[in-house]
Amino acid sequence: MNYSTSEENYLKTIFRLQETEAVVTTNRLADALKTKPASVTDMMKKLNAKKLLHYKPYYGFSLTPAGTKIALSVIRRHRLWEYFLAEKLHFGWDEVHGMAEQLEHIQHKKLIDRLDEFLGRPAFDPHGDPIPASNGKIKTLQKTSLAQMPLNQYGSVCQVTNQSAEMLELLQHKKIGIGTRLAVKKHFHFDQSLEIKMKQTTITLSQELANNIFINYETKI
Amino acid sequence: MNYSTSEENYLKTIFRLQETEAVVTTNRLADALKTKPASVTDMMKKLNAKKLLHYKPYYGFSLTPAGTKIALSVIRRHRLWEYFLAEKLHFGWDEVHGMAEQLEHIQHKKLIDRLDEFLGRPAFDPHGDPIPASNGKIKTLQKTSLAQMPLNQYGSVCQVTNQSAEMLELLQHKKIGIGTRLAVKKHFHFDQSLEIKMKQTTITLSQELANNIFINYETKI
DNA sequence: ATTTTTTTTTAGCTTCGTCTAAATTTTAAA
DNA sequence: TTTAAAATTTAGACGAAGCTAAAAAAAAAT
Repeated sequence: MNYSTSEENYLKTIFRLQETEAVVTTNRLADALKTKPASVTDMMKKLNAKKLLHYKPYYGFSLTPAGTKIALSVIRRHRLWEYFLAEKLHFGWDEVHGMAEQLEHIQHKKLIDRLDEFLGRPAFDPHGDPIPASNGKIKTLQKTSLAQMPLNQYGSVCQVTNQSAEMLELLQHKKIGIGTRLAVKKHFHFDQSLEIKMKQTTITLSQELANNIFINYETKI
Repeated sequence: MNYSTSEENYLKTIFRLQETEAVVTTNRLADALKTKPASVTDMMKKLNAKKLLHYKPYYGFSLTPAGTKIALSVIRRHRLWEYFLAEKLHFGWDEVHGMAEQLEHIQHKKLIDRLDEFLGRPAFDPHGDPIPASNGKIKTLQKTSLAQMPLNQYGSVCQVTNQSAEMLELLQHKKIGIGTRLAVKKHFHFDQSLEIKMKQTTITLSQELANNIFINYETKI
């Protein structure tokens, strides 16, 4: 499957925004892409139809695994070209971004893999950002209990252990389920309770609960 | 000025066809670009409006100096990337063309000049075709008398020496003037006369006449 | 619990590059 | 030289990706 430059740019930007925002919203994305909200809505419908993201009107969107895979491959291309421009053509780290924005849309897996090899399979681009692996797999997908999440890092609930009726009741009341996106905002050392930011609200959870909620998130390691 | 990928492809292809055809025609170009004649006509109107080519409805087209300059810069980019792909990424000469078709449309003069430098300012691409110079100037534009033209090489009449009335009368009768495109098809050794192919017709000229007609053409040296 | 403000979506229009089908012009043939 | 065939252009349409302005929904404020 091949995607247009535009589609790739949307996916890439959503991925980037997802790292620090619970759910990406129309205005936020329009802003990041320097386009208008109406254009974003149009594209969201298209990408949703292609099952590259979850889109509920008025709610926001987040990438599906398929969408994430594409976003990562665009980012891989971008960062490898940046590395090439800086390392081989001696451009400054501040000059490479614009050129890489164009080069990243050349879809030719073999080309990118050969480039990777030629460059010595670098792990980081000139800005220090990690370069995703060749296989398109998310080497950077982390899974930890909510209690161990780094602060301000957004992720999605992927598993709940100890499924007692009492706990499920509590989760239902707090509106937490598989797929819910959230981030830990604060750790209170007094009782190890956590302040959790969700799309609209901020809630507090006990450590006991947090230990049983597992989160998937993409990190830069 | 920046041109779209489409515009660049049309210009590049016209340039290529001009090397071996008197005047590029709609069907021929549609064929080369794998598009339809109607699409070609549309684009010709646009490029004509931008003064990148001469276009007379139903007659065909040829590049203006401005159009030639752009075509050459696209070809420069194409061939430098081909060289890079073959020399640095170890692709076979038969694999590089498709990738270069995409890379060639990245318009960033500094990038291309740095690439050129990085590659050691190569003169020929992996197919043996010459790489146009950085300044966009036509290093490859040759000027010779018609009598000395290589066979089957098309070019345009650019000068006529010895402008006697008799000679001008003859030229007028043969419908040859400044800008006329033609190629030498045969040399008859018996009397050094030449068989000349023009757009519709084939004529014969004496050596005396051919010595006084000068031609500009783009060659691969 | 309304009302106001903000956000998001819809509707309709624009440009670019393409297409098909019909009309026109040029070239070739009878 | 009139007719038939081929090449070219015009007319009208479409899909992508964008825009503006108006409508609708959600969130915030009174």
